[in-house]
Amino acid sequence: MSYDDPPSRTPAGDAFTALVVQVLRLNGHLTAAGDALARPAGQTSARWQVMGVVEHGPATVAQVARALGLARQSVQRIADLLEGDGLAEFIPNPADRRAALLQLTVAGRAALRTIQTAQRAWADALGAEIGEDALRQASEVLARVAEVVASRGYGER
Amino acid sequence: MSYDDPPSRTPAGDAFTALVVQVLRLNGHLTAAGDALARPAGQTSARWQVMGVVEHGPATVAQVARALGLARQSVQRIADLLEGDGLAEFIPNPADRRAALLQLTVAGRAALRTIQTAQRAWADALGAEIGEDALRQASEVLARVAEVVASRGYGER
DNA sequence: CCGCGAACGACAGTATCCTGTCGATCCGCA
DNA sequence: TGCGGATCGACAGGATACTGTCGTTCGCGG
Repeated sequence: MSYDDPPSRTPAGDAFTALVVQVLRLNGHLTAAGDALARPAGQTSARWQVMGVVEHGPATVAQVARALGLARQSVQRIADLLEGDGLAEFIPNPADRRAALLQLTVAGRAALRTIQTAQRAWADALGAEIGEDALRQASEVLARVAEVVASRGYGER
Repeated sequence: MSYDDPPSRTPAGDAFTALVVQVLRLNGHLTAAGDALARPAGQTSARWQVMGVVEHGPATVAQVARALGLARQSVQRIADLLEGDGLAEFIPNPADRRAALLQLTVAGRAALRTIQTAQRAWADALGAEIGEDALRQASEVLARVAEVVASRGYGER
């Protein structure tokens, strides 16, 4: 028996692993593309995502983090930067004295619109190239994977 | 016309955007799961990936970076850490004096085997839950998306 | 055979995300 | 009414990844 023969997986396990690899690689490309989309507005992918969440109404940092699937602290950092740049502001939250509500300013809305316009052209073009059906089916599979990974995680964590 | 009505996308553009969101969110979950998988061996997701590339033969840092779709410097950093931990070593490259070849040590192979064993059980279980066909189809779509995004990127970059 | 562009590693700087911990606040239940 | 668990923001620290620049080496074409 050779020293380095890898443990063999089932076909389904192989397929799962292959999908994981694809997701990890695609993440890099998508983040780069998102940064390029947001750059004309002087923003980044992360800031754009946070702005997108509070576009249709203020929310607390913790709520935004849950919506994006990120840690609270990551969003907090972005939110503070947005506030510093005058793109968003914190307003008192009557329902919770600790958690101020993050809200876009006029400048923030303008920046977001600039990004969204560019994103629309990009998404429409690439979406048409891949095909709506395939995209929706893949999306649905990824959602199931995310659910399973999140719920079962690894082993009995 | 309202101030904040978002630019509307085509259905395919919407589907594409939805897939992008799924990929970004899933990336976080998968990285976390990968770290959990690698932790018993005292490693991380990034180190494991680098070790996996050089498992079946030495390669230069630049080659590993290309294989993983990462920047050279990111891999270089991991490779240096692996060398520092005695899990990998650089050997002279007769074909290129600049680019040493990265190679696993015996300890590195042992660590990698530990991780692979855990990964196999994880991938088999989750793979069975999702279904091989769905996984392969989604994987194929993601590969096409990666190709299109990489080739066309954003606009005429 | 030589020179110049391409590829590589080294170094410095930046952005993003995570974990852990702490004190303040909130909320459900006794 | 009050107590204890849960949630929230603040702060500190660590891991990953990218860009840009520089000097070295490689290799192809004149």
